[in-house]
Amino acid sequence: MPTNYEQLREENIARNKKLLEGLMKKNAIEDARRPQPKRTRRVDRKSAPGKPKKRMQRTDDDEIEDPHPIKRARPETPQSGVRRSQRNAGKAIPDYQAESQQARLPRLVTTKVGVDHDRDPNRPSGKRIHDPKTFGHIPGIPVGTWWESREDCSNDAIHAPWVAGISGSNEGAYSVALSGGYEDDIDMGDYFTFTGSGGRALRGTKTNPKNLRTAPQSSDQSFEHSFNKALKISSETRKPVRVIRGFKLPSPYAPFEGYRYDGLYTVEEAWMEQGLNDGGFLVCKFAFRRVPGQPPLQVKAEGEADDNHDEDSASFTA
DNA sequence: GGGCCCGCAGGG
DNA sequence: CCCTGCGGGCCC
Repeated sequence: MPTNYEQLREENIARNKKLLEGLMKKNAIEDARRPQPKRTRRVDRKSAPGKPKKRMQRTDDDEIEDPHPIKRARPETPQSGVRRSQRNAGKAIPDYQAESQQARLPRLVTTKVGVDHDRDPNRPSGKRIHDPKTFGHIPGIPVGTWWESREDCSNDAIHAPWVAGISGSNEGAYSVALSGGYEDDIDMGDYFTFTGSGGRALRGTKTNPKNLRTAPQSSDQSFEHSFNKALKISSETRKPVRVIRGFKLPSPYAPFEGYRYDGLYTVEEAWMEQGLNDGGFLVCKFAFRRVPGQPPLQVKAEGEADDNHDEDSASFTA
């Protein structure tokens, strides 16, 4: 670990944060200049007296005009404060205080891997009914849909790869997964930075061969890499990219467990910088912006935020 | 907690 | 075919 690791970390985070804030400001100005879009929801009925509002205060579970209602989980609701570890996924959740919570909240759905979802009866178990290699939303999968595993998410055609964070082609990227693999990525919800793929020694070394699926950075990334190239193309075509957030992402916008579809984003910038890795290898970076007009992002409640960023006591390494 | 190693889907 | 990939299960 280089001695300037901490410094690089600070620099990267500060620079990327600044970049995102710049984008945010710029877009806010542009949006204000643009003619107001037509309202799709009627919010201007100024609470006529005696007429109770149809819709209660919006909660995380509210769905806006979703023609395909499905069962959704509430991954942000800790069950008795127990954070389920990955290896418990698939097993039943210990149901500690059943009634009190279930009266108010939808049950945390824990469909087993491989078992059919009840979300779409048309889909045979484990099979897709939609093509993940398309741009934009997938029919029947509203923003906010949650899965226990990447496999389930893949079956719903939101993000095809089970492991890889980017899915795309020479037409651009279809989807990305935010799983917290890069420490200096910043997630501000509507804006985030994202690191490309490649440059990892998945096969280990000659003397110590391995057969890994993920590994530490061991060489420079490049925009020649097809996935990174796809994202760069997306930054030029401005086609929307589906985004899922995973439980490992150290962010208030990450789900408490599993994976969640957070809607469409555009790639605003693509650049390279020294990555926060043991060796200072270059990485491809991208800045994303959430397409306006989508259901609000779900945010972790107070007290269940990830510890990762809470303590500034340089406890990032073990 | 960490290490190991696997199936799998997708791309070349 | 082979190789890759910010998963996931199992064992320690």
